[in-house]
Amino acid sequence: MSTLPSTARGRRTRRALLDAAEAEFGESGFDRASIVGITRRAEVSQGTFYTYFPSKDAIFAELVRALSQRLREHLAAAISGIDDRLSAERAGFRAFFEFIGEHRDMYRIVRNAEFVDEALYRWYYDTFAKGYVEGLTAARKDGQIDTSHPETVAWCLMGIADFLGMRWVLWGDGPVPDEVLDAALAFVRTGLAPHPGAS
Amino acid sequence: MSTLPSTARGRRTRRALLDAAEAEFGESGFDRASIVGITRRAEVSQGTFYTYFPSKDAIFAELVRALSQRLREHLAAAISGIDDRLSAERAGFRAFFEFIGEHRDMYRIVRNAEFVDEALYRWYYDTFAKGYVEGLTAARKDGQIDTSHPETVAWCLMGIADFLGMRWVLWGDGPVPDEVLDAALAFVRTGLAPHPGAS
Amino acid sequence: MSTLPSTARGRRTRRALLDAAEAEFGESGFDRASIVGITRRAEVSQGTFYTYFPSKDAIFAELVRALSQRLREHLAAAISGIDDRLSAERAGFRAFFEFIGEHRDMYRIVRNAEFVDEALYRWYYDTFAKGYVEGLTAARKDGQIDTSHPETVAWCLMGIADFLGMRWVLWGDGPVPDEVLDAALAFVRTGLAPHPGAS
Amino acid sequence: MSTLPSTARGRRTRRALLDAAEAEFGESGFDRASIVGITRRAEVSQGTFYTYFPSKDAIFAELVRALSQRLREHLAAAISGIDDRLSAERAGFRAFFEFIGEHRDMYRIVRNAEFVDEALYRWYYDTFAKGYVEGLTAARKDGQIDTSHPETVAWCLMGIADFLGMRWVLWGDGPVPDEVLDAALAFVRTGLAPHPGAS
DNA sequence: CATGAATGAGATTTCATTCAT
DNA sequence: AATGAATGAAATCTCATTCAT
Repeated sequence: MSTLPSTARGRRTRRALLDAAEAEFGESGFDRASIVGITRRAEVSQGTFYTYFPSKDAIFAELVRALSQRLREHLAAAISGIDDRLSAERAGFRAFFEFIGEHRDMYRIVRNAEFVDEALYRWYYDTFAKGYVEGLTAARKDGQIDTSHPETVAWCLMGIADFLGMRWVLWGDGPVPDEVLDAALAFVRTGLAPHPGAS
Repeated sequence: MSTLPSTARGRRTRRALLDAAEAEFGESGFDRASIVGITRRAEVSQGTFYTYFPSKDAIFAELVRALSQRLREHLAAAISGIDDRLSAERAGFRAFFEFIGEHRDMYRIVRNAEFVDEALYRWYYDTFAKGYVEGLTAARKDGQIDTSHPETVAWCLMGIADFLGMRWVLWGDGPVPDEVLDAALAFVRTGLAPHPGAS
Repeated sequence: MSTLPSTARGRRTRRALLDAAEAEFGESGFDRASIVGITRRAEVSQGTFYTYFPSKDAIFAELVRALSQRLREHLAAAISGIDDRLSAERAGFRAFFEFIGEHRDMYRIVRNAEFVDEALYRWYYDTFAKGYVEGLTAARKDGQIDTSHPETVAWCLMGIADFLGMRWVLWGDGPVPDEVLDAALAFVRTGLAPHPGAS
Repeated sequence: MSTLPSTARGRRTRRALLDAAEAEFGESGFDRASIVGITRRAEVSQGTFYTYFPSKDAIFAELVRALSQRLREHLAAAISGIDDRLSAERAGFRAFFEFIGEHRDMYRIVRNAEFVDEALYRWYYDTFAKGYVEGLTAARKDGQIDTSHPETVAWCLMGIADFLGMRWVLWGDGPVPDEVLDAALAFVRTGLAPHPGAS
């Protein structure tokens, strides 16, 4: 990804630009965001941008990849050591809501990628799904969960997290209410069908 | 929205613009779509656009509202007369995939609304959710389904449909494979937990 | 100027357009005024405009000529029968302020003509000056006034009227205060030099 | 106004734009003047304009303020050291005609301000009038001139200068003829009334 | 006589990117 | 490394005018 800076000053500038870009893209979306806006936030001159990134697309792509990786690390850390799949789901959901609460811009940034760089957009979800499928497949082998098609379930779960996050994290103002998290996990565990002893 | 045409010719032109806009927005997203692009598709001159719509935003908003209504009508028709909630879900999912298969642009248009007119964007999902919640609440009264918080479940189901639609309708090239639909409905019915007799 | 209407309805429409144009040009200036604006005010459709006037320039020119003529008639009436030149000046100034108080748009319309149709603009002032010079020359012959170059004096007097009108009629909100009119006429009568018995 | 350039090259470009704008506005009036026209005259690209001025309005306003100041300085220099008020008037008129002869565009620019920025337009004349009134009031205290309302007289004199300038400088092709200047000053000195010994 | 639709030229403005210093 | 100046393409929108009905 473009020239990597060799001095400490350079590294600082580069980081400042990335942070500024996260804010700018998140606030305005890719197309309405401007390089001037980013450099103004980063408090450097317009020309400096091109010392570190070859184009607007490039910094955007780097941002999406970085966010994706940080999210996946955050989730991995949150569920590491949990053996029970349903507990892992609960922990994962919580961690996801936490992460996007701190990176509210993420929604807009990722969603914008659809028109900026479709391959990147798919990569983001595919990568995420792949990890998810692995976890589910392992749990199925253990007999912990039951599904004929783990990939489908992975996308279902991603959709759930995405929409709940949008509705209660992005549009709400605090953390996701407990009753929502509980109802969601009950749904994930036992679906809609009435069960004796379902929460 | 804006002046409605009084002659048949005018109505034809206005419709042509709306159709062109659906395609243009779907392909390029709101910001990259251009009025020139829309009028070129509609085979009218640039200025004609402004005879019918006061701005790019306005035609976009009208489009979202119209698509929202058509989708809801389509779904209502698909599940009307079905008493069993789970059968209704199946029919609803199918109809949803069908609709977006025919209006692939819709996805992208709605997702993009976030940056164009956030109120509209929320309205779209809120309106949809409201109808969903009603259906679920009724089913819960009948004892057909079990959940402590129908609103949460409505958003979960919307997320599922949305993500499956993205993955298999938008990115795929045919209808949603049966195994996906079956796995999804199994998940909706009984969740992840292993059940004797789950499909 | 363009087609003169033969029916009563036509004459009404034409007049409505002229009145609308006076208001529109006065409010917005020639370039910012629009045909749509004029036709909207006149409550006719856009196309109708061109039944009566061949162009925006044409209606503007007609307006300037009409206003010019009405102003000159108004002034002629005001001073007719007055033999004393200084009394005539007083009456003329009063009548001028009165007229522009009722046609406040006149300033902007005439001043705009400079860039729309310079010949028209000059014609307006030249025509006015010509009449003025005649009056002054006659008075000089009678020994009523004293000047070596009546044309210069005519332009001086026009400048005075114009600037006082702008300052006290256009920017003020009532009629020109008496003290202003008095001071102006004293100035016209005896200039700046101190005279025994000057008001 | 807006960003001031920090390099010599930038200062040159900014000045070129201002000069070009003076010519363009003077020739075509504010509304017909175009940014393209200005940049073409200044021999820079269209986009460069916006490096220095945020809008057409802004450069216009700056121009009017600068011209106003230059004119006032020019006049102040011309009458400085002259004690006799009537001699000062003569010198002032001369200097005024001289100035506008060199900045013929100025007239048209200021007159046009009425439609662009009325506050600016009034500010221009009010500022000018204020200085004039001070001079006249001082002369009245000295018994040099006689008027009951110096403000009125100031506006009369401004009107005279303006109209003579329009007629003989703007529409003429050389300097104001002596006979005109003489007749005007005679009028300013003794008005219309016949006086023994009036020139 | 009147209308509504259509046109296309032109205006302002924004912005990613390049370049000389 | 950093900067400010310059570029030019493209986008939205306005509007006088023409035309078919």
